[in-house]
Amino acid sequence: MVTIYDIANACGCSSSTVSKALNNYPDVSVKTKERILKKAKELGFVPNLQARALSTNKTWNIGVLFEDKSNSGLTHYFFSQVLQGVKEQAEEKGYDITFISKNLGDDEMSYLEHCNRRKIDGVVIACIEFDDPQVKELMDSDLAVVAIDYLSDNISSIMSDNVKGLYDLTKYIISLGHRDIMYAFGHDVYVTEERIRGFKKALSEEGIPFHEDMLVQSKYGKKKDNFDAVEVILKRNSVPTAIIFPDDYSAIWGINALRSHGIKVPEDVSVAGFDGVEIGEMVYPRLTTIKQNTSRLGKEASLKCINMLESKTNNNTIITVGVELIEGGTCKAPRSLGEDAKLIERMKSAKAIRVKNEKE
Amino acid sequence: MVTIYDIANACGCSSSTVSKALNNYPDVSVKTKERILKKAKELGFVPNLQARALSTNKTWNIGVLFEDKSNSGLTHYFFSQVLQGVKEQAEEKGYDITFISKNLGDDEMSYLEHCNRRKIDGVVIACIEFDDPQVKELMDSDLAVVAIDYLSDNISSIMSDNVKGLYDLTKYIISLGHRDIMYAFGHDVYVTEERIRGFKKALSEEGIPFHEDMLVQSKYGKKKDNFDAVEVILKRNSVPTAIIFPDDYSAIWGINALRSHGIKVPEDVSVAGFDGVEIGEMVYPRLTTIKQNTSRLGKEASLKCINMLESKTNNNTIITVGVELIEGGTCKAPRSLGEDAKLIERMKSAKAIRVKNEKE
DNA sequence: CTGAAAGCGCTAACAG
DNA sequence: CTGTTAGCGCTTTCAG
Repeated sequence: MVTIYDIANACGCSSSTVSKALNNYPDVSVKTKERILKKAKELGFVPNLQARALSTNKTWNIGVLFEDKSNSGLTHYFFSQVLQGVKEQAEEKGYDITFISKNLGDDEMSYLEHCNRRKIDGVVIACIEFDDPQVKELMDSDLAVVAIDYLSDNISSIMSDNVKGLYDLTKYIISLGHRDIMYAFGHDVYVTEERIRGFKKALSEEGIPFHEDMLVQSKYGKKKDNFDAVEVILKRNSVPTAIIFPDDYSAIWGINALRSHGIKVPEDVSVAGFDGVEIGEMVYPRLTTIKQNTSRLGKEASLKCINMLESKTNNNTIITVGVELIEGGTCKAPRSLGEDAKLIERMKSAKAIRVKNEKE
Repeated sequence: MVTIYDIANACGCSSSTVSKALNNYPDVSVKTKERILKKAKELGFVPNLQARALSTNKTWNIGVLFEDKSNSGLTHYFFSQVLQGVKEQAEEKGYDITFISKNLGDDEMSYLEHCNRRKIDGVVIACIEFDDPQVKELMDSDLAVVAIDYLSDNISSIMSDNVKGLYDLTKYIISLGHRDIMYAFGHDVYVTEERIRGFKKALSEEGIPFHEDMLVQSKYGKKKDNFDAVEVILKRNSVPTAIIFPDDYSAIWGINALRSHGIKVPEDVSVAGFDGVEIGEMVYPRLTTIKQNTSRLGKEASLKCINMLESKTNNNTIITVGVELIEGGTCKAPRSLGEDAKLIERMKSAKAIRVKNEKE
């Protein structure tokens, strides 16, 4: 491996001059600088970042914490798009990305310790387990921390406009004529609170009284949870005319669950999702949803993090990224009262078929 | 920041003894070792990996190259699953993952130089641009390189059983009664060659003569490409009874394209995908496809890479990961000759509608 | 068993 | 403008 000493020898100058030339310091004559640069190229010199980091205390590395309980973080379409945004922006600024995990080398350790060992410059967090004490520890540290969709002291946050998202969506559904709307909300996290706020706001503006049983929990993306949620919804006295799911995957699983009950979407029940990922475009009819600007969320987070650690901006900034209503084909005018009888009929026969299948 | 010197001072011993104690060297008395370990914990000592790497030349870092032209690598479901596998396995072994890119710090550079700067221990490549000279340079280097779905000298490869995948799928479709089958193949890469081999093998075994026009190109996952491919297919004299797409996304876009032509799946045309990603389960009817063991591909690659760089195994290993046929609902017996007339009728009226819409 | 000393490759005062 | 020197934090001989 060729070092700056090799270059210094070859050029007949000192290693510090080489270092200066390589790092574009002003106090090197143009001539020697050129000579050094040329020689460096000739010898195939590659700077050693470990060594540089040891003296500068900067690693050009930003950590990324994308962890959920199911450990499916990366395969979740929303996260993977955000990650892609983080990566692109970081690379453009010359930073590398390192995933933060709980083990490194032979030992287990906390997220923070992982960062400290690697001397990570800053961290972007986009995980739904924000109350994990380890995540808190990270946020309380003096690293440059940026969270996506979460607010806390001493960190910066990139927020998708969740309140507006559910507000717009609910308003839209109401505008189609619905009044019996259910919201199957997701995990108990900040984002969920925000969305419920948007939901209630829209209802109240339209003079529709809010009842607790307009809400049911349906965890993100899990097939079973969504099927269960639909079971709960169908146990009510009457079938709602519209259901909003916590994300697009859930919505599509939900549509499948409804279908298995003999319920047609959107004829019998309107359905909407949240996220605006590609899959919503691929189903027929196209899913009505709120599109989040995932790539932008990632890029903003990355940029903010880098700006913070280069101390070009203050901490504690909150950046909101807009959302957009996608009018697909899964929300239509509500079914008329007269159609209820037929619906109940279809549900019964669907049930009969299910029972029969189970017996076999 | 607390260093081994601080510990040494606090314990009244030398830094080298501390180092030895911390690294489980045998030549330290149990007593001093305990004392040192206790003190280290007490002081909140965190080893500095940069410093360690500088002397040991090992960074506990494996690089990951997941780049395609569209830069959508991470958001592609297949890749994101593979990546998740790589990550999980690496973390279990105590390694971190770093994405390899073409810039770092303020400069642009080759993939290899990126690795050298970071002193990356090994690399996992899963990108479809294998003939990029930079990728070649990386594979020719003396890093521990493992490629997924690509063969080359001096590297190890983890192969999904693509030949068998398309072979099994084609056999299955033939067993349903089809003889007029088209394969919309993907990018011009090794994987595609393999799949075409499997396709031909199945045909020949069943005594179905192969013609070049049974093949049409349809790049992975792009909406437009799949729609175009369908246009090409429909320009043939007769509509085939079955179409195999290069991946599940393509298949679903393809189904949409067919539908826009008034063609029903599977009644008029059977369709199959490849990959076995979640979305295939979410559409109705469920997509018939070949499921690749994506997570396993990632894990094997990661493990192999680590074993290589810890020189526990030889280079040049090829590991094949099996695939599985998923019998969904998009492949049925071929339509009867009598139905062709109706099909042509429907296609005509669909075309009329499309033309009308375009005019508006 | 323990410690002194050299070195990994680079940067950054400081003096010339 | 250039070079000397002293680190950055840790590992690793080698001598005691």
